[in-house]
Amino acid sequence: MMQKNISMSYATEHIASLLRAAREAKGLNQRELSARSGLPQSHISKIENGAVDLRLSSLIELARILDLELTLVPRKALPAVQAIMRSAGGTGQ
Amino acid sequence: MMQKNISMSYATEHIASLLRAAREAKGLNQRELSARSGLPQSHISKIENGAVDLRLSSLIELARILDLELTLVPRKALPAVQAIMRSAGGTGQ
DNA sequence: CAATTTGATATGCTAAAGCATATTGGAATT
DNA sequence: AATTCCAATATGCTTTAGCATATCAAATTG
Repeated sequence: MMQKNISMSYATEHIASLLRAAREAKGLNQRELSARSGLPQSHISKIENGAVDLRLSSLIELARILDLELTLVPRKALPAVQAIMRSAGGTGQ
Repeated sequence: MMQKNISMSYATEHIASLLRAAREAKGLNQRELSARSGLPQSHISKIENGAVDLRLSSLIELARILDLELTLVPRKALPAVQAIMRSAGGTGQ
């Protein structure tokens, strides 16, 4: 089951919590997200708790449903990008 | 081996090609990236060709080495974010 | 040409994601 | 108290990422 809790990096948990926040912001519960994504509710629970190291396809699929886009941002452009996301509202980063 | 080539989504292949571009922009070959990341060169090749559905931890690790940050951008903020990345240079999106 | 470099592939194996299903515990509602 | 809703968790099973290692083909270079 992946060792309980330890050994999951910050970045991974960060993504996980963003997914949960975005789901809740859309007023969906895990079962509804499950129905739309095809992923079992049990698995969504694990993902949101950072209890699994999910695959890219799963992440992209969840993001798509939650109106999020997965992007790779050059580190030097990161502050500007974060500023935009703060002002443009939406699901805060 | 994951069905040859088909059935890999656009978004996944997009991420894959961004990784390759970022690696080349840094002047690294796959073996060097392998040494830094701990992932086998053979696996990096598969990743860049979209031949595997990689795990989030692998993606984050590669991104970190390539000075990229994985972010979830609200779809409505996406155009502004892309504009920033274009102007801020770096590895174009 | 021979040697080196680089990326793509192949094989065998292990660990873990992911699926399906069921159950549990807590919170809210009636 | 009983029912409903939700997230978390458990079990058993299948699929696949990922590792280690080796090889191959195509460029590139001496």
